[in-house]
Amino acid sequence: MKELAKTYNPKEIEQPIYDNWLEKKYFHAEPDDSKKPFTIIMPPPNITGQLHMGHALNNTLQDIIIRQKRMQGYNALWQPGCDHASIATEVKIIEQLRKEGIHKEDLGREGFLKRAWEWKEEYGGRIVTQLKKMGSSADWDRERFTMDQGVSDAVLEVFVKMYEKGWIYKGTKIINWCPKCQTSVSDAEVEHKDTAGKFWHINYPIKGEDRFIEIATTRPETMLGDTAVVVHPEDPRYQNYIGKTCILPLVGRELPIIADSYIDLEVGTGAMKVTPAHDPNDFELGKKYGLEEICVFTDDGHINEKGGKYCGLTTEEARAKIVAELEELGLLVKTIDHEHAVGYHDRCGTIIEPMIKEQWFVKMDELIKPAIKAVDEGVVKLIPGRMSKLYHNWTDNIRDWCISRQLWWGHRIPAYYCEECGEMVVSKEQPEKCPKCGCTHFHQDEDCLDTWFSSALWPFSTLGWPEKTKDLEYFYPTDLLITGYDIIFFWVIRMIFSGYEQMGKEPFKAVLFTGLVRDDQGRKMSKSLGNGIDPLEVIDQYGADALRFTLATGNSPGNDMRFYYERVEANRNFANKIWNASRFIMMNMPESGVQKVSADKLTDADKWILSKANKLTKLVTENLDKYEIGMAADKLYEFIWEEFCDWYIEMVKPRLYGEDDSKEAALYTLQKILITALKLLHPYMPFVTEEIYTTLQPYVAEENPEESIMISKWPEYSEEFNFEESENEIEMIKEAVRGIRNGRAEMNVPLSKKAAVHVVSKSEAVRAAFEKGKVFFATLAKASEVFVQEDLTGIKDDAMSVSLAEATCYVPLEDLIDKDKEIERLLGEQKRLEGERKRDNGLLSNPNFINKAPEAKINEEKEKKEKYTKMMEQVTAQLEKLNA
RNA sequence: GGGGUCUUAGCUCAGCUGGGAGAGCACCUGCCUUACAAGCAGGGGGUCACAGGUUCGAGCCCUGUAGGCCCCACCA
Repeated sequence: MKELAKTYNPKEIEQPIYDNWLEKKYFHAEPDDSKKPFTIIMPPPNITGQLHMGHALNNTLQDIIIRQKRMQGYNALWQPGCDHASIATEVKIIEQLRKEGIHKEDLGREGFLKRAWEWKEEYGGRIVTQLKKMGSSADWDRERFTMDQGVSDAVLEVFVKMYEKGWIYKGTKIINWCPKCQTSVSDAEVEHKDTAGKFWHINYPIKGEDRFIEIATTRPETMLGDTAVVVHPEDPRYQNYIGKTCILPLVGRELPIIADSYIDLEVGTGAMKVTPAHDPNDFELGKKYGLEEICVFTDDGHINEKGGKYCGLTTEEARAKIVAELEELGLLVKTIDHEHAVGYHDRCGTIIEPMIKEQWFVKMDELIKPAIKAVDEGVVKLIPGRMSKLYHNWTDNIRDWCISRQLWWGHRIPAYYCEECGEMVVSKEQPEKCPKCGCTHFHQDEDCLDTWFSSALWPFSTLGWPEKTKDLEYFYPTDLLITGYDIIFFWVIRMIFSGYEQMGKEPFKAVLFTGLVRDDQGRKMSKSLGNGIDPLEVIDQYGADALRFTLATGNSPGNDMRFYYERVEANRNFANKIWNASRFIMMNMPESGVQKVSADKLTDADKWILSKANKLTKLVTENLDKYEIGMAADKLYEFIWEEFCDWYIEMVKPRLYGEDDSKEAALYTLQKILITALKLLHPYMPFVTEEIYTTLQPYVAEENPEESIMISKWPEYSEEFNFEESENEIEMIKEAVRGIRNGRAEMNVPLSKKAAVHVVSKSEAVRAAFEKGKVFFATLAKASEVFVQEDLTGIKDDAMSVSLAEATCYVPLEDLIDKDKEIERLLGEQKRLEGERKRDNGLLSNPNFINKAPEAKINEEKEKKEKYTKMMEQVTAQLEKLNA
């Protein structure tokens, strides 16, 4: 028969186990009306990506839930795939080309896309291989890509549909422009950061008069595009300026001085220059007053021909030159240090330039409504709940979504322009002929779509939409999404409104947000800092199970966590603990295995641990059903290590050595608890639990016929294994053991020194309990002999004593006892008990407490008081004897 | 400017609907007890940031203060 290796070595077991799961197709799900579906859509990693701790974290959590649901009997689908990551990938390929001395334009669109697909083929699979090392049980047979045929169809379908509805439109507006990437980006992609800058106060001369109007600007170079100056209509300082004209210095253009209440009297000088082409606010003002929009920048961050003599300079050079020249002219009043928010492109860190461009937009006002309602009404539940506030913060201030990008790698916008008359036709395929002039020649729109446009459709596009597939009908809406809170705006919201718009239903019922995994100093892991920890290295060193358990515990949803190797090591030790406990159990297992024994054969210790496991099953299941992954893990850890290994296995040892009537019951209980624990733990530590399960399987096949733990049945709570009385009895004996160990340690009694223990109790039931547990009690308490008795017969006065509520344990340690020390110990105990009684007396004599607290609470306190009183009597009596 | 969040043992964090403060690591003491030294037994250590309030009862609810982190935002 197969045996477990002497030491736990994750490296040797993980790969073959995973290969076997794959081969058996355990991850694969097909619609099956006899089972309930449970679906998780995997956030598609970018094809440019390497596995990092963020992926490791959210994939671990997804795998935990999907494995548990699968074991619970759900038809569990975890739908994987990758994202083409339009801009991120394009940037990488351009970089690669640059090293070869090739420019993107040299290749042309087609050549470039060929390179991009080659890149995808080469690197796109890498992250999937890495996810598999984590143990991820996603249905890889269903792996999708955002640019494969099916998903692309979905994108075209949505675009055309929404265009026809009027919710996608082409318009000329001020948008965010990245001069480095040379594309427009959406509001969500702009990162605002407070940046140290300057406030330049400049005098604009009033036409035909010998006075100036002083404006303040943070961006003097934009003055080349100024077309007005604006002041507040009620500003007393500027009453006699309104309606006049001023001259734009350096340029000479005449600018009207207008009045608008948009102006804040407090800011700057109260007079503002208006540059409609290069500032979103100014743009609005420009529209309101019909001002000319003069764009003075080129797409790559230089001054264009409209900028006169500054043409060709970079914006920075232009700024310096303009400031210098103004100063020379005596028009620069002053320069003040000024911190203000500047927008940066989140991809490349370049300062975003607001520019007026014709772009494609999604109209948001109507689209967002059902998405707001869904979260308000809890149809889509966000975990933790505070994420709803973040969500609303965005939805309440939503603006139209700029979806066109001046990129090549992505879904090309399905708009076609007639070569003859310029008529635009939006359709999934190139039209046959122009509806206006009949011409048959078209060129397609050059832009492609924001990468998030396709991601937004992911929950249904991966299931076959727009086809009416069985998959879609069966698995949609999905059940759960697990993702980082950092993409709530980019992705989560957009999936929700897309789900309602296209499917008429929410895309998922719950979203569990993860936090960031930081380094041990709390810093974000980043390439530039070089502080990133490679999950694969951690796996190599400690195993995937240890890494998974580490990521699943020690934090709560939506909160960041720090990564410590110490924690991984501790969890590797936990796996090792289970490994060795299993080895111990198997060492004692007869070749023929064990059969279920009837309840009357079970000892109280057996019943105690069975009852504990039964309760654990209930609690863990409840936690996982609520996606409380960390809480369930803590309970498992505590149960397996302390209750099972440290207590139960130690209790049971005497019964395994030699022939004992209850040996079979012990073996049955051991394997039963082990199997239960392994199953409950399997979602967290799939590999080690599988290795142990399959090794153990021949012994236990009758009750557990499944050949793999991952397709075995999730344990369920059962009244059959609820043994309240035994639990209480064993807990009492544990308390006695703890008390004796404690006392011995304080007396510095070596373990090798055994002593008799007398258990004295007036209660027949208590005496019976100790009598039954005599053997293991003796072992655990290091007792040479155990006497259970009703009175103090045969016990010397100077024995060490341990008081329980219903019994006292006396340990005559002969010459080893230090009488003074024991007195001191008992005095301490007396003090503690006195404190307890005082507290209970206080509570119980308070009429408000008696009148207002719930009855259960009052009874609880009464019972405690009674217990402490009894203990106090014992301690006092013993002290009297010692002092005599 | 608006909003969120955090402040609990030396460190990192749990603490679910208010009912006697927990874990892991670290530290101290004693053990190579035949599953495990990646271990066993025992121990020390916290006015739960501060100040009020609600309550019979507050780490948890409310208000304010201080400090940290984060998000959003078109004040030139």
